[in-house]
Amino acid sequence: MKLEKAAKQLESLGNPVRLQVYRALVRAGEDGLPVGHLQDKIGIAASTLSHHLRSLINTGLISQERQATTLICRANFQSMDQLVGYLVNECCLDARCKTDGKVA
Amino acid sequence: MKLEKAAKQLESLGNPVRLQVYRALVRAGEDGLPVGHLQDKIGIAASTLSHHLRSLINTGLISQERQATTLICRANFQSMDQLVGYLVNECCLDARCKTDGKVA
DNA sequence: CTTCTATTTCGACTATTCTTGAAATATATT
DNA sequence: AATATATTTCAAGAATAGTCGAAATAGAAG
Repeated sequence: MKLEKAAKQLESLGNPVRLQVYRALVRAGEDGLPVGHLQDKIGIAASTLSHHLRSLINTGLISQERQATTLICRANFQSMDQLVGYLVNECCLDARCKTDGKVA
Repeated sequence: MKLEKAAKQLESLGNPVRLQVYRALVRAGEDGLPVGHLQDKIGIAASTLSHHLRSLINTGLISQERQATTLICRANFQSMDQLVGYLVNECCLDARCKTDGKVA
C-alpha cells in the first residue's frame, strides 16, 4: 500500500463520526446496516451522514448496495486488513514492534 | 482505548506529512531522529514541521527529548500498539465479527 | 402517474487545518 | 556578554472539512 492511500484511509477513520460509523459496520458484519439505521444510532442530519459515508466509500473502507429504497452499508474488511498491514509492516518493519506476529 | 482518542490518533496519522514523519521515526527505532534531520528528509518549512510534530506529540504518538540544542523525536511504540489493538479488537479486524452485543 | 420512504446532492455558512516568514526561545561556544 | 545553531511560537492568509435545511433523485406501491 502506498503512503498516500494509507494516509487517506487513516484520515477518513480519524473523525469521530466516521469511526463510529465504521465500527458499527464492522460489528454488523457481512449483513451491514442501512443508512437510516446508522442515522438513528448516531443522531446527525441525514445530509451530514451522507457526506461522511462518501468519505469512507471514496477511500474504499466501506461499500454500499441498494436494496429497494434502502442503501445497505458494509465494511470492506480487506481494506482494513491492508491498512493495519501497512501500519504493522511498513511502519514497524525495522523496529521492535511487539504487535504479535502478523508479519507478511 | 476510547473512540475519541483513537480518532484523534488516526487523524494525526492521516496526513501525508505526519505519516511520513511517523514512519521515519518508527524506522529509526529507539535512537529517534533530530527535528532538523526530519526537515531535510521531508523538505518543508521548519515551522510547518513543528506544527505537525506538535500534533503527533499531542496525540501521544511520538515524544521529544532535548539533547543540547537539538530535539530528538521518537515514536511511541506503545501508543501504536494500542491504536492497532483498538482497530483489531474494538473494531474487529479479522471479519467474522463476533457480534456479542457490545454495540454502542 | 402520484405518492411515500430512503437517501443524496446542493448551497451556504462556520470551523478547523495547513502553510509560511518573522520573531522569540533555548542551549552551547567564544 | 555576544554570537551561532536548533527549534518553536506567533500572526495571518488560503485551503479544506463539517454542518445543516431544502430540494432533488431513486425505487416501491397504490
